[in-house]
Amino acid sequence: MRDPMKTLPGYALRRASAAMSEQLSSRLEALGLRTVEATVLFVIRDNPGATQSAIGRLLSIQRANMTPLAARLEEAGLIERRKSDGRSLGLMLSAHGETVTENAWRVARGHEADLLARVPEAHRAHLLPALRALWAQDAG
Amino acid sequence: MRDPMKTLPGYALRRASAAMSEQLSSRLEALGLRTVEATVLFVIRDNPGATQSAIGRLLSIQRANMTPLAARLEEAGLIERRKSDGRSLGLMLSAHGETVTENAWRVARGHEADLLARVPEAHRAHLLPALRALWAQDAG
DNA sequence: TATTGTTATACTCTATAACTATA
DNA sequence: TATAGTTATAGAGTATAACAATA
Repeated sequence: MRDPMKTLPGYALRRASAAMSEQLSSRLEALGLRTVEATVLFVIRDNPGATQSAIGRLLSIQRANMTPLAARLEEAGLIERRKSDGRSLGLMLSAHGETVTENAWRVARGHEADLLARVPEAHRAHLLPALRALWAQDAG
Repeated sequence: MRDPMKTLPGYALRRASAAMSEQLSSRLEALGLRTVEATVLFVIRDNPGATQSAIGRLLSIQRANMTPLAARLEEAGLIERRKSDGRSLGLMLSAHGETVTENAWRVARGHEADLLARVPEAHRAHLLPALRALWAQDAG
């Protein structure tokens, strides 16, 4: 069977992303986390007190979607939300959240290592800069 | 604000894929096609008479999801479905479908060209082989 | 028994619009 | 006026389970 998609980088991008996302999310499942939740935890860890909006902007998550996400992390006892402003909510990790985040980070690093290991060495160093070039600016 | 995701290829992969997918789908919207529908048309064009299942397997689309997808393409007058087997349905492009597929292919090629143009030349040739290595085998 | 197509269903992810309260 | 958070909702995209018909 002929495969017309074989030579299209855009299609390969979509398939590679789906395959790797699925791998990561299945590994994070053991920690009771979804991928987006883990990335939010990582950002909070590096920016304690950052507001929901600021975190959402960094990760391109809509304000409206940050609300249930942060609420779920709070219910799970992973983060605390404190009024920083009257209208803003600053997020920070709880003690338990720090532990879980540490574990999630280990999972994520392992995932990244496995991902890179799959890429032939000749191409490996080119992957990140190539990918970053694709979403750095507006897509037009 | 510190960005812990900056150096993670897996995250860059997800973001790049989302950005590029959105660009392509917004361009295909003018033809009344979604991205998945366009890829199915491309496969049918290269493999006239291929069954729904075979096409789904090539593109990793579940049988259950091929049904409404193919039905919609037929309703739009883009493809015809003929019994090839008693239980199998062979798909082929209609005359109108060939025209639309040709236009969609032009859109897709333009998208791919723009995508590659965004990647610095030093990395460009490495992108496709690196991506293909990521979904060629099972993700484990 | 295995496969094809189908139906029904559900879950994730993301997007939009409208509201409130604060700045 | 603009921003933060919230609520409700909708649309893709994809996944599973069960069924009838056929190989």
